[in-house]
Amino acid sequence: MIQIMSSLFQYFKNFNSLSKEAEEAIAGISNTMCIKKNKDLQPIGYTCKTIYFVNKGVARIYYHKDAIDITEGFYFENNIIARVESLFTGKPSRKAIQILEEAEIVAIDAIALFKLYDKFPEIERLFRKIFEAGHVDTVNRIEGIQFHSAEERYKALLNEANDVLKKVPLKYVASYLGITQVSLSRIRALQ
Amino acid sequence: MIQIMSSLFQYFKNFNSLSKEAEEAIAGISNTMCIKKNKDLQPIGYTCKTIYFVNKGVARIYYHKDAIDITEGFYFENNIIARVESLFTGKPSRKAIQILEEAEIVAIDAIALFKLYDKFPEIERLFRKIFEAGHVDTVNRIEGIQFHSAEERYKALLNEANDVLKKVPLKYVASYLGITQVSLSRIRALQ
DNA sequence: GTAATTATTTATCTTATGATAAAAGAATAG
DNA sequence: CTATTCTTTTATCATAAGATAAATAATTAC
Repeated sequence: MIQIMSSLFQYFKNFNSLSKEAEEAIAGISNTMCIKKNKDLQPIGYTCKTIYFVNKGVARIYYHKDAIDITEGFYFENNIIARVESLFTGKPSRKAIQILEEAEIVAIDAIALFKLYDKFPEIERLFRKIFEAGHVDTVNRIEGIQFHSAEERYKALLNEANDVLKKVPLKYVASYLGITQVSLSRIRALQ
Repeated sequence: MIQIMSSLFQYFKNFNSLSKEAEEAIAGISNTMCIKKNKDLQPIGYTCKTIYFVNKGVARIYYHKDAIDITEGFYFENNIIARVESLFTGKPSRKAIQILEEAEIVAIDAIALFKLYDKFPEIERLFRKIFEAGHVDTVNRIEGIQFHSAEERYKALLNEANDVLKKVPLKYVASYLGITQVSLSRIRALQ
């Protein structure tokens, strides 16, 4: 527990350093957990009220479109996961978070966190910056999806996250890339 | 000037109400301007240091990929424009902001704004919420790009922003939809 | 108002990806 | 260890969108 939390605080330092009191306040609204492979951390249909930190393991966000499973994104060690389209709007999420490889997680109560923002502007700033970085990633991803062929996207993913492709079922990678599994298999056969 | 600023403050109220002092502080770092059609408000290659509010008119963010002009997004009356991938990282932007229809704009000095965050947590909160909303839009857009056909995307755009297609050259719409202009023309011929 | 430029459509041909089915390979349960 | 289930690949055919070229239409400049 203590070790996981200190990884989280270390991660925070990349964005905004916190006072001891602020760290303690966050610790007070956080739980650590170990989750087994293939478990859903959060199911579809509920409003996102938790922000997760992946200390160890792999997770993905997915949803269903016409009964087909689609991976929105993969999340690895030392990253925050949240379904922002629900967290920031208060609307139920059509997306779920699933653990793909046994994971060590910190769950931060988002409702309690938002209350801490009033008392600790430094915490509000921290999460503003964390989500700004996520926002930038999302904007950059649009470019990738919109103007590269499936093959280019696959190669780019290989480059930036070779590990992904070793740890994660290819059917999930295919929908992440916006193609069918059959297409991905065809592309892989070319290499 | 006064009228434009009050539209801006009205827009702010959708996210977070400000004290009179906070409004005055923002007014102190803002300029209003009228920009002619086809002018670049911000050129490619410079770091984004201004946040714009479109009071009247239409703008787009665009960039070049392999010497082809690509529209990242359209921005209409009563909206904020910023190249977040530069604003939040401090890196030069590969994107430009262009006015497509004579526009009345408020330009907010972003560097000065970020300094105001220390004195006015309410301003930090306001812009956190504004950009959170932008973040949600971006996440939702990925879904649209990734899992709908060009025809579906075109129809969706017709639905949500019919005006766009009346005011904006179709070549810009095509790249926004992620297709060539010839494809867009073909799709339009089907309707 | 005419010429020049720019935007849009139409046509043809090519290609990447989808849909479907089936085979091969890997993981899991008992 | 074997049977069952799940994942990945291979094959075939259909189709949406790209590339290129040329024709038409609309804007803009003079």
